[in-house]
Amino acid sequence: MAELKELTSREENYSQWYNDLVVKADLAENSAVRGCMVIKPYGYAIWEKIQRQLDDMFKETGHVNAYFPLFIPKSYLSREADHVEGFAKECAVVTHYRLKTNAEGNGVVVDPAAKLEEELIVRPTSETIIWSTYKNWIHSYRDLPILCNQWANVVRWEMRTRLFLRTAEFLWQEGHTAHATREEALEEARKMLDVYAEFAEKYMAVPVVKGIKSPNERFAGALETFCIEAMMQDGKALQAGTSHFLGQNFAKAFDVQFMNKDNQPEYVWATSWGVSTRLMGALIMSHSDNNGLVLPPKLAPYQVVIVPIYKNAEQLAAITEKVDAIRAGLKALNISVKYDDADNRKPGWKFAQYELKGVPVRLAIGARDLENNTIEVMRRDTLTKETVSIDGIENYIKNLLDDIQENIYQKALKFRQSVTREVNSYEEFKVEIEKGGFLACHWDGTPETEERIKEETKATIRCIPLDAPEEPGFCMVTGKPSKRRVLFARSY
RNA sequence: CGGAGUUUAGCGCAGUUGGUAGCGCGCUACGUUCGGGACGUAGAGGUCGGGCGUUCGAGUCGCCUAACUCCGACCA
Repeated sequence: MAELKELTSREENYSQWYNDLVVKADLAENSAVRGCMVIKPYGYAIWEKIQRQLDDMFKETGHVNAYFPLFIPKSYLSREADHVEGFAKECAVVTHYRLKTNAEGNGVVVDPAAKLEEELIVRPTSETIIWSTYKNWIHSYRDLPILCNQWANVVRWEMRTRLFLRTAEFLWQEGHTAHATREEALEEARKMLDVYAEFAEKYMAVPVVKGIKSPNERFAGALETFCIEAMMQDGKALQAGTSHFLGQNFAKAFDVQFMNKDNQPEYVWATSWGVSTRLMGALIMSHSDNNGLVLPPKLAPYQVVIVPIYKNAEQLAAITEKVDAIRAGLKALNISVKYDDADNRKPGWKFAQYELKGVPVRLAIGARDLENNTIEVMRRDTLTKETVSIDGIENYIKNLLDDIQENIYQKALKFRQSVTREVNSYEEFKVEIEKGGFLACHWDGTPETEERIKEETKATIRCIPLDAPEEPGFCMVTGKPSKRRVLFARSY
């Protein structure tokens, strides 16, 4: 593990840092399948925490879960012109449904006789299959709204993959809603953006900027894409979630109409919104340090780990008795605890291991503590230790967990603020973009200018912040008038 | 898909002019240890990514192929 520290303290290659860290932190590894990942149990436990919390928030906002097919007939995908153009280049295609024994030797080959008449696409997203289904569900304004979410996996055959941030297969949730009016759909898209932002900030402790995507960055088939953008420790931005106002594009493509109160047919208004296992990448890259992960207490698979320090079985028994009482007390306060009394590892090894895993609070208790009725408490975010009395330890830890949650959020927020600045000339922009972070600049609103900036600097408009104040100015590239600043950054 | 690199034990790696396959960590057993990644002794573990070739002989040389990593291109 010394090599990990050496590795992670190198700053010249953050991607390498990141990949090695997550692998060694036992969260995920690359699988033998191109661009896919194996999420190990500890990593999956974090994902389950994310899922559970988001699912609760979806339910609170009136949504229900459903499930739609993995395979999409090729013809469905091509019904909406922009949509197919956006995804066609990254689809996995199923062409056959059977293998047979290789007549010329060992192994199996694709059976040419089993060729599908129409190829099936492994879903890159489910708008098309869902809207072809909604057509049958929607006839009247009384059938609306439909507020469905599905937890699923999707496949996007990216040319270049990056663990957690852009894997060929990833887990996500996708909400697909149908509404009677434009206003209601727009409100839904905005509402879900707020849900995502609240989740990111309150649970992941990752501050995000809520905004609107420029036309260049808009979802294929959407009229408006809302997003939350996070800032990673290496100065690159990460799109952490999106919520799309789809207008009537999919309703028209799949001919989904309803009879309104006046008995007139109308096309349905739609939204879709999603977050993925990329959130785990955001979590890791926002908070981790050279000792490994730092997890926010609200998403840690276990919030507290207790390590006993003992010389023999009698000592362990005495410690365990004391620990059992503490565990019961913590459990009563809904705090999850792991007691690691494994005999085959030394305390020092365990300390290092749980730091790597990002467990928010570590308690160590030994013979010395039994005598003094104390316990050693270490918080992962600051790596500071103190010895406190066992009396009232439960409430002490409850408060400490809240403090850690708040502290890592504030730390991430301060970092983001420190790398966010206003830039007024394109010359200055070219210099500043090399340093990373968000640059708030004036832009003339044209795709051409954005494209030019991207080509010359690799920076894109991350979003037009929703709370950006009106501030008349002039585009830093063309000098044309601009109403407000937009956020530029290099991104993952 | 272009450029570069990698592929040898569970993990990380070495392997020189082609000549019996190595190191560290981990693993197993025993003992001593245990408050920040312990130590000793003895062990187990490999058709060197795959294929074809050159050669008396290939981890090493040649060709082909696959996968992975990084940089591009691409990308909600």
